[in-house]
Amino acid sequence: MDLTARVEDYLEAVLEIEMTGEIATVTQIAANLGVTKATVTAALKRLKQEKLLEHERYGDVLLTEDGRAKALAVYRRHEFLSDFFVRILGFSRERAQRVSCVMEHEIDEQTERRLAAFTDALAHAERGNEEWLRKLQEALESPKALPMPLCMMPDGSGGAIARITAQYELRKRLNSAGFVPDALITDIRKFDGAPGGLFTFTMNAIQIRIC
Amino acid sequence: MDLTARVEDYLEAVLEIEMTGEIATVTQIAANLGVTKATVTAALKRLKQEKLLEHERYGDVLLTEDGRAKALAVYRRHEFLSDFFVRILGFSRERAQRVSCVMEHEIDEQTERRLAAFTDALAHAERGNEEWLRKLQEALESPKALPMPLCMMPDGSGGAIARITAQYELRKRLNSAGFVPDALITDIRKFDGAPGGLFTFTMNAIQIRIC
DNA sequence: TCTTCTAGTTAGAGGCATCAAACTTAACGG
DNA sequence: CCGTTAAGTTTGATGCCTCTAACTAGAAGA
Repeated sequence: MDLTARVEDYLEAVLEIEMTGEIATVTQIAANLGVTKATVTAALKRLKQEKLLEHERYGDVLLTEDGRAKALAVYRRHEFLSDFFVRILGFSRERAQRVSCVMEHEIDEQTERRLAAFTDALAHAERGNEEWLRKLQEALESPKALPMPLCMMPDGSGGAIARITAQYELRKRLNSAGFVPDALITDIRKFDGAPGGLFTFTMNAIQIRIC
Repeated sequence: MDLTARVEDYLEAVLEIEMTGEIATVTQIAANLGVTKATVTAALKRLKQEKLLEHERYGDVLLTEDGRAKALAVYRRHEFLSDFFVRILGFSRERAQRVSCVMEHEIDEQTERRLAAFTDALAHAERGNEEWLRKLQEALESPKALPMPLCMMPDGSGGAIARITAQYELRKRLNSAGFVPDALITDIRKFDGAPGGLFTFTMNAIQIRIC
């Protein structure tokens, strides 16, 4: 009873065309999704079988009650995500669009609520807005190498600690051992060649061995 | 030259098994991805064709240089996203995992940098951390109805404004017209029945008509 | 009315991803 | 050395999604 992402795309496309006040046509849907008309016809047949829309040969494309509800749900998620990416994370509209197109099919209500709560908290928390924006700008303008898991670093390489993903007890232990963001590590070496497993490196001029 | 999401999944699965120090087997990969062994064999054939791994009949599964690089890229993105969702957005580990599994195939470097910058900015901005957490908690504990685009509201319905997605000039105009978060709207009605188009509603006891 | 053009449809194909069921290897224990 | 067993493979099938190429229905104009 779960729709494929593609089916949701077709539903959404029809809804979006309807929202302009017109009745959806095969050609419009095709243009909207960047596929051929033949593909749309085929898709429409599947959608009709699922009772998500009505469509007679050479006839109009009309959403059913059920189809409209599903389309609306997808559309809402899309809008929500797009807005989140633009307003909260500062994405460009195009980028937000691209990311939302994928996520709209996957995000569930729980996740959406989480995101909304985060937005709210961010909006209500009194923080120096200018300061915040300046920091964000700064962070964007100083391009760093993208972080890489320690166990994946090539032999002999090094770098600065970006983040510590461990939690609870282990996090504390690592922390008190000097594993903090920006700490420098050099001369990473694996023992057995394989990724993972035992390896050594130097931090603050101290040789460390962990597994 | 672009890999399908599924191909990336297989690559990642192999890498993850390697990271435990073992050599990947068909059975392990199958268990890892929740598919049958037959499916894995078929996938391996495709992957081999793309020169992403080596695999002889009944032989070991070994990543090529290229395959390893690709796998690593996916793995890194996965870790990054997962960490972002847990640490920044406060998701549970399972939920973060689920969301990352989807996004890891779509996110590009630009987006990743954006997210990283956001994280940095958030970490460095001096805001009352306890206050922040309290707000987040509060926002999570007061479940609201999920927001819905105004043009999609059923006839006669109403609600509070959650967000305004318009930008620039239009945003300002709406703002000065009283469209602000939490403003109450009632008696939404469309003129032509179709979604979109002209409609009316009441806000602050004033009847408004927009299109 | 007849022609022509566009929108839409079919037919036929291929690739990906998956499965169940039947089969083949390789390896291990006796 | 042989039998059993677990791991891996093949076969044959399905469904989705897509395409190109050839066809058809319907509408609009001459």
